[in-house]
Amino acid sequence: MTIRYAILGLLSREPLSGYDLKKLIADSDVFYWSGSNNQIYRALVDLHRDGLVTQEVQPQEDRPARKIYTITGAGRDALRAWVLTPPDLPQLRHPALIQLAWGDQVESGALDALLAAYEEEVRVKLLMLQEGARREAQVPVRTGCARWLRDAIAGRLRAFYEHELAWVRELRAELTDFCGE
Amino acid sequence: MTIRYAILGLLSREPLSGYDLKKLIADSDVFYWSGSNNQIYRALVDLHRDGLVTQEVQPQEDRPARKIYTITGAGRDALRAWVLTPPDLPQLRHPALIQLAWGDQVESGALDALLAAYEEEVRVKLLMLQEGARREAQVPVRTGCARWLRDAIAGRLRAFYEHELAWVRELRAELTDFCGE
DNA sequence: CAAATCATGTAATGTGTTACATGATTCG
DNA sequence: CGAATCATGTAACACATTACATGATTTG
Repeated sequence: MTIRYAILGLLSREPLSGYDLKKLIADSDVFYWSGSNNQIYRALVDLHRDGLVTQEVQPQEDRPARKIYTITGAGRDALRAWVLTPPDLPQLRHPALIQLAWGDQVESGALDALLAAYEEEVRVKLLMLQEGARREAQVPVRTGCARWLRDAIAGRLRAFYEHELAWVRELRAELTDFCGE
Repeated sequence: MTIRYAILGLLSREPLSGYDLKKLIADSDVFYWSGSNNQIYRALVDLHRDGLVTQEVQPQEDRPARKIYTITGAGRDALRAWVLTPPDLPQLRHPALIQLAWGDQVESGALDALLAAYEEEVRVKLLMLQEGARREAQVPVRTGCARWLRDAIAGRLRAFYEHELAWVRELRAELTDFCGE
């Protein structure tokens, strides 16, 4: 259900097409959904049906028509009400931790290789995140408050991956001491 | 699909019933699934069909019969193979970050109240986690390696919530400077 | 010339949660 | 005496992902 509010939020900044929303959500890390057509276009139908957005068809030459969605007053009210809803705790889905739980069943060399690959994966992800944040930071924003919030959100995400990287590195450093042959 | 391997892993320690597995998974934070009957019992049917576990019905007086599942050799092989699979990156589903993204649309007093409630929620969660880890630490474990892995996993989870708590607190401290009225 | 971009949407499938159903026993 | 525990399972629904479908244009 939350993806509807994420879309509503994005539309509160500016009117967008389904295609635009799809890209924004698919490329984002905070908006953790896949951003599949199915999800986006169906959510927009729902939002439109509930009167939270209006739809304007914008024909184009040489390209399929765009459907531009604009948030309504009721939409803004719904968004504000949702923002003030007590937030759920973050959910950390961490498959590597589960694999590691049975790590004593494989030889420690293979385990270290696994962790090395994982460390590299996290490192690359962190770089991409920083790159993305740098691009984001260029986008101008209305108020100082909005800018501060944006940076705080990006910062939290970046910190998470930094901590993850530090954790794997320490893990690898200690691995042979505890599971070495 | 991963829940099958989580179950397989739990069965690699000792034979368990579906009910046991359900409790273990539902109470765990690392095994992030809800541990609903549907999921567990269906997964066990699949594992049994694929020959990765065997089933033994254990009748009881006064209580429904238990079905005890035991991992097979093929099951152990499958588990080991999966453990060495390149792990996916962790997925952080953080609704509070999304709500915060539109935080400039509400008054800063309400936003601080929101964050205060969230901070408290995180604090309680962290306490419960530490409590759970203390109980877990009592459970004896075969090898030093297994113990170390268990602590590393619990430590990562605890660190995540500690960082979250620190982050919210700093956020609240800075809130009035940037979004104050 | 193949692949990506633009732009919409549907279908099939997979995954996950809540609620329902049963029924004895034990605990507060 | 109501609620929780033990123990299995099914049904309905919600949520998500991948793949399919169309078709012109642009880029490598």
